[in-house]
Amino acid sequence: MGIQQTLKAISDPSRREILDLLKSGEKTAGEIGQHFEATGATISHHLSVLKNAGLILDEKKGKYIYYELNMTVFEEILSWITAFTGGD
Amino acid sequence: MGIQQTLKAISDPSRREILDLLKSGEKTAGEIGQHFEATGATISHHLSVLKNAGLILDEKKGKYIYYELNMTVFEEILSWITAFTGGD
DNA sequence: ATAATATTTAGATAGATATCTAAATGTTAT
DNA sequence: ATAACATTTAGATATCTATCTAAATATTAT
Repeated sequence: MGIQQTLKAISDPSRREILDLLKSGEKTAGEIGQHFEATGATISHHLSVLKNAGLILDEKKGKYIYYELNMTVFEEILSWITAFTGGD
Repeated sequence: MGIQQTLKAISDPSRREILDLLKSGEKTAGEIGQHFEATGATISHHLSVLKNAGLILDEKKGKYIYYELNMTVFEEILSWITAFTGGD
């Protein structure tokens, strides 16, 4: 993980859209894919990048894999930025 | 500008290092370049990306061009993140 | 067991980008 | 006006990455 991986991950618009989708709660890879025109393989790749960056967590439930936001890593970005803004 | 350009800009480690350098105050392109092994052309490219993203401002003073942080754009990133974290 | 479904992995390709060298632009000093 | 200095721009190249198709893995249902 680390800030580099995190910022690379959120620098792609499709991945940010995935994160936005997950705001409303956990979703399967398939449900996420339905919101895009890209193939399942492409979505899977993006999910993998987000997961390696620690931005999302996955949980296997039978046939499905559920993805959800991992808030803790957002804190890391937050602290990188507040180092500039001073937190106000 | 826009969040896309901003996040792309800060996803490169050299550019983040430039931003870190500018925390301590405005610096010329040459002064910034001295902190890196890269050529002046490369630094100039990074400065251009940061400038187009609105993260830095430039001011020409005679022979030199001074660069400084533009705090206002950091606020935009901040608000993107707090949309997830809820601001606490 | 076999078929159907969900998701990932492998391998290929096209487009993006970080970097370089060389040349161009603009400013100051001689 | 010419030389020296500061920075950018142009063009080339190598690496990175988003995307695709096809194949593999894993689970559930028949």
